[in-house]
Amino acid sequence: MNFWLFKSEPDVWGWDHQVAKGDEGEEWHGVRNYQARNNMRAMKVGDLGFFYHSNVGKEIVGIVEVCRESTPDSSTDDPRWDCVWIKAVRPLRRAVTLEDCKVQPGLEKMVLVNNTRLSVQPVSPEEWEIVCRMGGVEP
DNA sequence: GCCAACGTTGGC
DNA sequence: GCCAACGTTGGC
Repeated sequence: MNFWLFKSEPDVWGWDHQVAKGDEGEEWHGVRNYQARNNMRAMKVGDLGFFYHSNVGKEIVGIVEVCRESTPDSSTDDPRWDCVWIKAVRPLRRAVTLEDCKVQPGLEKMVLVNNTRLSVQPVSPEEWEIVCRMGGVEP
């Protein structure tokens, strides 16, 4: 079981949109970055991820689960790009902001803090646990 | 709105 | 294969 973090601009696709898709989930299309794509290719069904609102909010708002492994991205004909499907699992009781993460001991190496531009990124088990506790939910 | 960081493209 | 130019992301 691995942990991840998905960034999205809430104006375009936010947590509420994701929740509305229910257990069927939604294709995480539109990623055009090799590192992010490779991270998705490494995902397995059942892996968990944080759902992060970039630009507006700049906070982790919920937990998602990978519900379909990497398949061709339907938003392009370019065969280089594929993506997973994710479904909402539960919201955090308290959103965890980027600012919170920057000052939280144990999160110094979190990709979210150090690489602002990577939209799909790995989260270590230790980081997962810390952020869950900050968010008021069980890891 | 600005700009830093980073990724990609294409000329050489 | 290097690197300058350009484009994009996303925090501020």
